[in-house]
Formats: sequence, C-alpha cells, structure tokens
Amino acid sequence: MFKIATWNVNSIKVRLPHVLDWLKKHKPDVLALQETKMTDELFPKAAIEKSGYHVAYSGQKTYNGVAIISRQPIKDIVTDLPKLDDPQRRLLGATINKARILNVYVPNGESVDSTKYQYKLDWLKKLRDYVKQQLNTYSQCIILGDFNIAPEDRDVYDPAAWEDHVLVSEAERKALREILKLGFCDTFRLFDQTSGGFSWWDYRHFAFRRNLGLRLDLILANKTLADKCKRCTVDKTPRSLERPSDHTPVVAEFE
DNA sequence: ATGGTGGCGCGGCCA
Repeated sequence: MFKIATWNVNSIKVRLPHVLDWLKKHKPDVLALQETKMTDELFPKAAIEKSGYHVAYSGQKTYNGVAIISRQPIKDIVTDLPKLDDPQRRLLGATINKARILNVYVPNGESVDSTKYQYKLDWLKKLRDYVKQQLNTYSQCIILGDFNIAPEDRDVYDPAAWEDHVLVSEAERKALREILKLGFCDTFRLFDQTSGGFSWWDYRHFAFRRNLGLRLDLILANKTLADKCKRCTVDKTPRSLERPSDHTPVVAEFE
C-alpha cells in the first residue's frame, strides 16, 4: 500500500505540531504541504526528519511555499514551471520510487476581474504543458495540492451563491479539465459521488461548524495509478483542532 | 453587511 496526502497548512511555523501529530497518527508515505510561508533556511527540517521522513521544500517569506515529506528518498526535484519566470514558490516536482509527484499551490486568483485571475489561468496553462511533457518520461504521475478550484457544483456548499465567482468560475474549471484530459482522474470522485466532501472552510462566519466549505484540495492520478487507487478521503479532524489551518488533509491510498 | 477571520509582522497584503 502507498498512502499519499495533501494539506494546505497556512504557515508551517504555526502548524508544525499539527503536522507532526498527523504524520505519527496516519503514517503516510508522502505528505505534500502548501502555504508553508517560510524561507528554506528556516524550514523545520530536523523536526520532520526526526519523525522518520525525508523532506524537500521550496519556500518564500510570508506567502506561498510548498514542501514534500516522504518515507522514501526524494529525487529529481523541480521548483519552477518551464516558460514561467515567477518568484512565487508554488510548485514542487519530485520522483519518489518510480512515481512522479507534482505538488501544486495554484494561485487563488482573488476575483474574476483581477489581474491575479489572469495569472491563475496562465499558471494553469503552463502547468498543463509541463504535465504533458512529464508524461513522456514517467508512466506513474500524481498531481496533488491546493488547486484553488472547486471542480463541479457538488464541490460547493451553495453553488448558486458562488456562480461565476473565483474558485468556481467556468474558465478555471475548464483549465482544470484540460489537465484531467491528459489522462488523470480526480481520485476522490472514484469513490464518492456526494456533495459535502469539502476540504476548505473560511475562517469567518463559523463556516466549518456550519459545513460551508469547498473541495479545493485534490489528488489527481494518471490512469495507470488510478486503476490501483483503493480509497480517497478527506480527514476533517485537524480542522477542528485549536488554531487550525483553514484547509484539512485529503488522503489517497494505492495498492 | 464593501463586512467578517487568520498569518505575517507591525501597516497592509493575501487568502
């Protein structure tokens, strides 16, 4: 069995105790983190290695930042998308065993009329091109992370209220579908066709307590791996802890 | 409700 998870931690400094507890409890083979918000020099490498894991990271001060925690060695690390000159640390590609792992923190986009929304769409197009290229080299590929896109209306607590808003708008959903069309499955939907399997809840308005959430955190597996996927679930437990991240882990298991 | 909460870091940006 191979267990892989993704978690937007919204500051590794604040959430390190949650992450270490979660590793101990769930023993994943791989955990991809987003929004670490920390430069590489300050990353808590020793604490994670002490838990029996390897770790790779690409961070920056205050914003963004991604990391991969893995039982097995992390090889062939990539931190930038081709043809995108960008200081924002949003991608960490690595090979673990024979699988290519792409950990992504997709831009939020702010609002559909923002220049940040155009940046988001451009970023997704560049990601798609990169993924297509990676498939020429690797037969096993997983793209996981905070996509900042709810793929369908059933991934939104109130689709009518969110219609045409950033995180659910058609253009960004289409950009995600263009990646899926390369031959990927949204592993959560291999098993669960219901609404309510959310992975993010706003800190405001008691949104978690009221389950006013979105499913933004995805684990995409190419067909070869999707055939071996046995389970994909959202672990809501960390969202109910003291001082939680606004996102909670999503976990997939492969035979 | 042009608000609300949280992280960073100490004013204002970002989500």
